[in-house]
Amino acid sequence: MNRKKSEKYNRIIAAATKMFAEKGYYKTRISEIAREAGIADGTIYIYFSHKDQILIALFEEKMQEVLDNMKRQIGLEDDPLAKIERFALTHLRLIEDNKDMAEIIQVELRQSSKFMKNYHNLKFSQYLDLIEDIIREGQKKNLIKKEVIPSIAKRAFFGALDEMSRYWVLSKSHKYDIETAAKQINSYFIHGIKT
Amino acid sequence: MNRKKSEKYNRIIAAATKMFAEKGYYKTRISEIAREAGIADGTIYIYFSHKDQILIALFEEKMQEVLDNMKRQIGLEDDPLAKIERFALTHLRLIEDNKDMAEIIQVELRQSSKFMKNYHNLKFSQYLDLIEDIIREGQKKNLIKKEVIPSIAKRAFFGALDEMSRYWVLSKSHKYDIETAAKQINSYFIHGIKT
Amino acid sequence: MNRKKSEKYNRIIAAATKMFAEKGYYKTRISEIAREAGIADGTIYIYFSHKDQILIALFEEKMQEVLDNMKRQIGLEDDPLAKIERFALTHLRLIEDNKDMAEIIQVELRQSSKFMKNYHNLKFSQYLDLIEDIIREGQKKNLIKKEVIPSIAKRAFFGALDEMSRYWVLSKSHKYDIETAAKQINSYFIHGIKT
Amino acid sequence: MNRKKSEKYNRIIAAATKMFAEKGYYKTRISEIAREAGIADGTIYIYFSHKDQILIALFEEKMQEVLDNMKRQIGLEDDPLAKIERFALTHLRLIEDNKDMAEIIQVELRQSSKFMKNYHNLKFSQYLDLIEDIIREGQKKNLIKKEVIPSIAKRAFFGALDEMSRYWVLSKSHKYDIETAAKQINSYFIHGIKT
DNA sequence: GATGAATGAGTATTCATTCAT
DNA sequence: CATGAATGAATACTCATTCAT
Repeated sequence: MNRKKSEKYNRIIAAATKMFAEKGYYKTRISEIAREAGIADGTIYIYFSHKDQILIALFEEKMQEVLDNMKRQIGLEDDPLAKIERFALTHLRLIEDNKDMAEIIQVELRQSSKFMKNYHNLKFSQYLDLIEDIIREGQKKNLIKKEVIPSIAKRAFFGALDEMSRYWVLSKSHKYDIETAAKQINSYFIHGIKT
Repeated sequence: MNRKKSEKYNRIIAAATKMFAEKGYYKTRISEIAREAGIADGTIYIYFSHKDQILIALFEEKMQEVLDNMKRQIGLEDDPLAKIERFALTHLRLIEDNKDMAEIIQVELRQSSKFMKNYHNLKFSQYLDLIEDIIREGQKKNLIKKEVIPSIAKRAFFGALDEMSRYWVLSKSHKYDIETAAKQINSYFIHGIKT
Repeated sequence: MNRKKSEKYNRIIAAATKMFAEKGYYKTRISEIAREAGIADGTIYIYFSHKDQILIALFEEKMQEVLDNMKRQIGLEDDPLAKIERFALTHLRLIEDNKDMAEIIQVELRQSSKFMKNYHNLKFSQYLDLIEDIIREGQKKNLIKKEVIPSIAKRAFFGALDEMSRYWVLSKSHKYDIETAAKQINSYFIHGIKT
Repeated sequence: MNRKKSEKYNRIIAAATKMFAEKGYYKTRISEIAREAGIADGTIYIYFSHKDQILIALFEEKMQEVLDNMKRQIGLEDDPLAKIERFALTHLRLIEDNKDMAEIIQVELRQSSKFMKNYHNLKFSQYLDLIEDIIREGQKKNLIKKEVIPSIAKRAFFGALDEMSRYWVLSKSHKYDIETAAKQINSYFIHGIKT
C-alpha cells in the first residue's frame, strides 16, 4: 500500500536505530548516523528536515511493524484468554529479536514528549488498545470478570510486560528464558482477571 | 536523621527537580536552574561539579525518601498480601503527590545509563527488592503459590504500577482515582499469585 | 616541496600570527583569529582541534621556513667564520622582516612549555645546532680554539643575537641598523673564539 | 629605607614565585597562590588590587635584590674587565640559586608587556646598564676597543648569559658547571672586545 | 540527488574579584 | 584585618543545519 521508501531512507532509519539504541538520541550525532549509513551528513537532510524527524519516523515505522505483527498473531487465536497469552509471548519475543528497537522505545519514547511538542504517539495507543479490546471481548463472553476495568487492566498487563522487557534489554545474562517470563506473567494476570 | 544539607544545595535540587520534570534533563539549562533557585550560575558549581551530578544527587535524595517511606508503610502490615496491597497504594499515592519527581524517575532515570557511565541505581534495585522479599515471605507462609518466581513477579507487579503512574503523570484528567487503580491492580495480581 | 596546505589553513595561521604577536596567546580570542582570517569561529576547528594546536602549527611552519632559509644561506659560504657571520646577518634580517613571527618566538615559545606538556621544540634545537656544527667544523680546520666548548658557544652566540632581536622587536626606533648590530656581534664573538 | 613589608605580603610573593615558576602566570589560580601562602583567597586582595599586581610586585622585589647584589659584587673589582667577569659569574650563580625567580624572569617578563600596558621594567634596564657603564669605563681606560658600541655590547653579553640561563633552568642535567659556562662566555667576550 | 566544508548560535564551566560576616 | 561563599562576565568548543559545487 505504501510505496516503497527509498533505499537511503531505510539506511538512515537503520543507522539511527543502531546509534540511538547505543548512545541515546541526544548523544548521537547526525554525522555518526551518516557514517553508519555510509552517506554524507547533508544527505540526511534530503530525507529528514530535522534530527527529531528521524526519531519520529523511526517510531512510526517500527510501531507499524509491531502493530501489524501483533494483530496477525492475535488473529490466530479465538479465545480471548489465549489471545492474551499470545500477546505476552509475541511481545517478549519481539523485544528479544529487536533489542535496539526495544531500547529506543523504552528510553527515547518516554522522553520524546519533552522535545517533540505535539507529537502524539498514536500507534502506541493502538497497540495498548489491542489489549483493551481483548479484555472487553472476554467480558462479553463471560470469561473475564465484569469488575475488571479494561483501561486499567491494559496498562497493568502492558506494564508488567514492559518492565520485564526493560530487564531483558538492560541485563546481559538472564536467569530464565522469555517463554518462562511470558508464562509467569500470563499466569498471574489471567488467574487474576478470569471469572 | 540525615544531617541537614546546606540550604543552597537543597534549593538547587528543588529547582532542578522542577526544571527537569518540565523540560527534561537535556533541554534544561544550568542558567534556568540557577534562576529558579534564585542564585548565580556559578554558585551551582560550588555544590555540584557537573550538570549530571545534579541529576544523580536528585535521584539519590528522592529515592532514599521513597524507600524509607515505603519501608515504613510496609512495616505497618503483618500479612504479606496486605503488604502488597499497601505497596501499590503507597506507590501510586506517592506518584500523585510528587508528580515532578515521578516524571523525572519515569523519563530521566531510563536514559540515565546512556550518559552516566557506571552510574548504577542501587536505591531503585532496593525498592524493587522490597516486593521480592514480600513474595518470598508469602511463599514461606503458604499464602503465595510456590510456582511464582519472585524475581519475575516483582517486575510484573512494579511494571503494572509504573505504567499506571506514567498514565497518571502524563494525562491531565483521569477517568478513575488512584485508589481504584491500586485496588484493581492488587486484585489482578493477588488473585493471580495467591494459593 | 611541501604540498600546499589548504588556503583556509594558511589564512588561520597568518591571522593567528598577527593576533598572537599583538596581544599574546592568552589574550587572543578564537573569535578574533576567525574575524582576522575572515571565516567563522567554527571553521577554525575544522583545521585545528584546539587553540594550542594553532600555536604549535605556527611554530612548526615558521621554524621550518627559518631553518631551510638559514641552511641555504650558510651553504653559500665555505669558511666557518664566514658562515658564522652570515648566520648573524641572516638571523637579524629575518627578525626585521618578520616582526610578528619574531615576537611570537621571543614571547610565546618561551612559555609554551607551561601549557603544552610534552611539546618539544625540535626545530628550534636544530636551528641552534647549526651553530654548533659550524664551530666544530672551525675547530677541525684549526680556525677556532680547541678550548671553545661548542655547546656553550652556540648558546652564547644565539643568545647575543636573540637579545638583540628582542630589542629590535620591542623598540620603535633604533640608534643603529641591523647590519651594524650583526657586524658588532660578529666582531666580538669571532675575535673571541678564533685561533 | 623601605619599611618592612608585612609578613602576609611576603608570603604571597613567595607563594606566587613558586606557582608562577611552576605553571606560568596564566595557568596559576589566585586560589592556588592563597593555598600555597596558607591564607584565604580574599586576603590577597587586601595586599594586591589585581592578579597582575602580584607579578609586577614580584618583579620589582626580585630585581631590586638582584640589582643591589650585582652592584655590590661589581664594586669589589676595580678593573673593568674583571668587573665583566664578575658580572657573568654572579649572574649565573644567581640563576642557579634562584631557579624559580629565574624562570619567571625568563618566561613571564617577556610576555608581561602583552598584558600589562604601560608597565615599563625600569629595574631591568638598570641591570643592563650596569654592563654598559662598565664597557664605557673600559673604553675610557683604553682597555676596551673604541669601536665597540656599548649599547650593543651590553645586549650581546647579557643575551649570551641569558640564553645560558635558560638552558640551566629548563634542563635537568648539565654537562658542565656554572663556573665553566661563565668562564667560557667571559673568554669569548673579553677577547672579543678588549684592545 | 549527493556532498561535506562552512557556518554561527548556543552553553557548560571557570575563576578573578567582591563583600557580608 | 581575614575569610571564603557567592558572583556573573567571559570564552573555547560543539554540532545541527545549509548550500555551492
